[in-house]
Amino acid sequence: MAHWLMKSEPSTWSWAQQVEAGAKGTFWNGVRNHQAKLNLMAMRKGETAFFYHSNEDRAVVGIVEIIKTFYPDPTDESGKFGMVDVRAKKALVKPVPLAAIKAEPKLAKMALVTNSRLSVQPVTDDEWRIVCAMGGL
DNA sequence: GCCAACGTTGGC
DNA sequence: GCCAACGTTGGC
Repeated sequence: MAHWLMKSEPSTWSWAQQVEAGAKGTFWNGVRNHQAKLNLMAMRKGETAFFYHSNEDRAVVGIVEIIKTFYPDPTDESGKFGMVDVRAKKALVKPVPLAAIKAEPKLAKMALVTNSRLSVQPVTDDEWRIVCAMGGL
């Protein structure tokens, strides 16, 4: 199963809010980038993604599970973009800051490092394991 | 708050 | 179809 990383500004949508949304989860809307869209479309039910806080926090804080695959985003007037539904699965024991990811040579190829502006990114199995371990899981 | 990197738009 | 100008994202 593939792994992913999804970015959100805590001031817009935080991990705490995601946890509060509970088991029924929420939609992940607002993606307006084609590469991010392709990643959303490739997601399958039951796959997991890191929840990353951009800007204020700059850290991976938790893991969400995809509970509904790609469907149209009603807030997108162009009709081109879409979204998936996710629910909080597990919090990291301790958040993994961007600085720690950049300091780890094995993670030098993460999209988070090489393509920092992409808001929905694939994560390799190796990267997934390493970041989980760094987060205390 | 600044600015680099990137994506998108629009004139030609 | 190219490319300059502009807007946005996100790290610092």
